[in-house]
Parts: sequence; C-alpha cells; structure tokens
Amino acid sequence: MDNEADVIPVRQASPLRCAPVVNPRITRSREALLNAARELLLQGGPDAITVDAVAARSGVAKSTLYRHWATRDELVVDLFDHIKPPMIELDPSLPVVDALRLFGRQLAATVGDPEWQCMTPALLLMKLHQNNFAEIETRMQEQQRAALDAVLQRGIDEGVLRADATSDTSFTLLIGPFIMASLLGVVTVDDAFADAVTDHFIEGHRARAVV
Amino acid sequence: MDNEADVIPVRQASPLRCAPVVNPRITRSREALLNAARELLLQGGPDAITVDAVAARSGVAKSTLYRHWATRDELVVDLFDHIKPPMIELDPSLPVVDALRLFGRQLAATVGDPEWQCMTPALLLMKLHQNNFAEIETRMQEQQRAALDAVLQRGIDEGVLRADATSDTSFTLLIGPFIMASLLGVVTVDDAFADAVTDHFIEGHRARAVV
DNA sequence: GATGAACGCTACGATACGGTATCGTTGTGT
DNA sequence: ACACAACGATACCGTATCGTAGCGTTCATC
Repeated sequence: MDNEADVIPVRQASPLRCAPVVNPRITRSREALLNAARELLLQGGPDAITVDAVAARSGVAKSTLYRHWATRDELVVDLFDHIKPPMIELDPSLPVVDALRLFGRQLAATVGDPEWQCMTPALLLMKLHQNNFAEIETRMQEQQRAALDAVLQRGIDEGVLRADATSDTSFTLLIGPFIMASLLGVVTVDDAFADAVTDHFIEGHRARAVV
Repeated sequence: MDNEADVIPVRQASPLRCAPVVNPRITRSREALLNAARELLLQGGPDAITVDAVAARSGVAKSTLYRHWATRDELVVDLFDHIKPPMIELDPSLPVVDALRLFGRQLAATVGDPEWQCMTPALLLMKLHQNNFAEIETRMQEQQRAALDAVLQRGIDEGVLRADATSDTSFTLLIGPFIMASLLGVVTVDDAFADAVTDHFIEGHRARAVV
C-alpha cells in the first residue's frame, strides 16, 4: 500500500537541513559552487554562469547544485547577494574632513576592484530586465548612504558643511566621479584621485561665512 | 565541368551590392531589422536580440537578415554603433559659463533617455567580455571629450577656470554625477540637477585671484 | 516587359542549456 | 558499527538559438 507520506518528493527550495549543527559537506559543496560561479562571472559575464559550467568548474555534481538551489536563477541571485562589497565603516572620532577623505580612499579601493567593475554592469542590466535584482542593488546603496550621511550631518552640525550636503544631489556629486572612473576607466582610481574628488566635494559644500 | 568561378558561394560579410545607387529594398530591410533589434534591446536586454526575434518583429525574413550580417554578433555590433547618442554641439559664441550650463542640460537629456540607460550597462558588460565593443565605447567618449575640452580651454584662456580644468580627473568630476544619477537612479536627471552639477564644477575650478 | 537581385518561407541540423531521474557511493553523526 | 543524509555520475528530455539550404516570389532597373 503506497503511503503518500513516503512518496512526496520533498520538492521545495531545498532547505537542506539547516539543523542546529550543519553537515560540513553541505557548506563545503555550497561554497565551492558559489566560488566557481563567481569566477565564471568575472571571466565571462553573467551568461557564463551555466549550471554545467558551475558544476564542472567546482567539481561538484550538477545534481548537488540542484539540491542547494531550485533553479539556476536562484543561484545567481544568491551569488550577487554574496559577493557584494563590504560596508565602509566610518570612524566617528575622526574630524569630519579626515573621515571623508578616508571614506573616499576606501570607496576608491572598493570600486577599483575588478570584481566590482565586473559585477556592477551585470547588476545594473539584470536590475533593468529582471525583478529579483532591484532590491539587492538598492540595499547596497542604502547601507553606504546611511553611514555617509551620518558623517556629513556631523559636518553640518559642526558648521563645516552647508546644510544641503546630505541631499541626493550632493550624494551624487561625491560618489558619481568614483562610479564613472571605475566603470569607464578614463582615469585610474587611486588615493590621489580619491583625495581630489573628496576635496572638490568638500570645497563645494563648505559653509560660507554668514551673509 | 565545374567552373569554380560559378561555384564560390559568395561567402562574405554580405556586402549586398553597395553600388552607386542602392536598391531601396536593401536599406528598407536593413533599417527594419536594426529597428527591431533596438526595440528588443530596450525591452529585454542584449539577450533578447535573437535572430528569430529580430526577424519576427521586423517582418523581415531570417534569410534576409543573414544577407546583411554574417553572424548575429555583427548585427549587435552594428546596432550599438548605430544608436549611440548624438554629439552634443557647443556654441563657441556663448560665454564659457553659459556654454557649460547648456552642455550640462544637453548631457542630462542624453543620459536621462531610457535608451541610453539601457544601452550603457549592456555596452559596459560587452566591453568587458568581448573584443568588438571596446572601441565603440571609447570613440563615444573621445568625441564628447574633445568638444568639451575646447570650451574648458577657452575658460582657462579667459581666466575663468583653473589650468587643470581639462584634466582627466576634472572631466570625471563633471561627467561622473550625470553617469551615476542616470545609471543608479538615485536622483532624477533634469535641468535643475544639471545646473547644480555644472555650477558645482565651475565653482570648484574657478581661477582664484593671483596669490 | 524581361532580367536578375533582393526577398519570403520553411524545413532542417547542430549545439547548448535548464532541469529531471536513477542509482550507486561516501561520509557524518549517533 | 550502523543508518541515513549528502554526494557523484550519467543518461535523458524539452527547448531555444544560431546558422544553412533550397526554392518560389516580388520588385527595381534597364
């Protein structure tokens, strides 16, 4: 007698037993797959992330891949959520101008990374034509934005910066040159460039003497 | 006896008789195909440009498509070379500041166009992983750059701008905010935004009184 | 109106890819 | 040592896509 409870094929997005103690083999195969997918993305773009290629490169069987993610798209979403750049921390004890300069240099290092340069156009493109990626990219921004705004607000409070320094337009004025320099490659994104951009921003937003 | 001259199957990149007077049907089918490819690019990204889809949408037969381009990739290259934004002209009779403001507004209109917003990430991505697209994108830049530099140089000569206004870094400072605003969409790219960016650039590059 | 280039139609082949299914093997936790 | 979850290998199916081939049709030009 066929008991249906034995037959249901566990179709799901494969939670794979996220039990209190995880089987080490699970994380091993998962990270091997993600790492292979990342390498393929860097080398050949998003289209290079095929299930066969990921399985072959990672040394993990394709069947195991589908035990981690139900579809190939879920793997890609997971990948982009996994390799997004680390938050840039801002030291509140530093003077505002120095904190901004440090932020600029760290931002330059982030966007100057080839991984970022390759990931960003892919993310922008998928954000346009797929629905799963819009939130990933916005989350990435908002985190950076919040940390930056805190420092800028401190500069406003201390009378160093104008009151509009935290506006969207000002945010674009500061970050935009980094983005462009990295994506288009017209100029190398090094510390000197970072300082130039940051200083240009600060000068343009310096609080004038009372009128 | 098989005369080889009769057998060679015209395999080439299909020049299609670019005779003194072109057959109007050639340009008609060609532009119908390019237009369909453009629409597909806007709607679904580069991957949506399939030969079958282009043929179906344009109403032109697939065999005719291959009479214009030897491969699908050649069509895509031709497309990106065809829809690149028009040069922004700069009136030399205007005062430098006004000319720059006008340039900013025109640039805002260009990069604010959905077609540009969709084409650019695709172009950046293909530039990374294919060889045919690197030159297209650089040509696009250099043209704009030359026209802009002419105005900036005039500003330097007239004593309005600092001597480094035509440097790569300064170029990035002016254009970067436009690029970022358009690609990431944090702020709407309108005339007000353009004026803010342009004025910020001018203020940061204004020639100081002699020290 | 005759000629031939350009075109439309359609079927086909080859390949790549996403995803499924099966079954034997390994190794982890008890 | 034992049970079972996780894994590996492989074959397979359906489909999408690029590109080719053949042949009949239309239309611009002389």
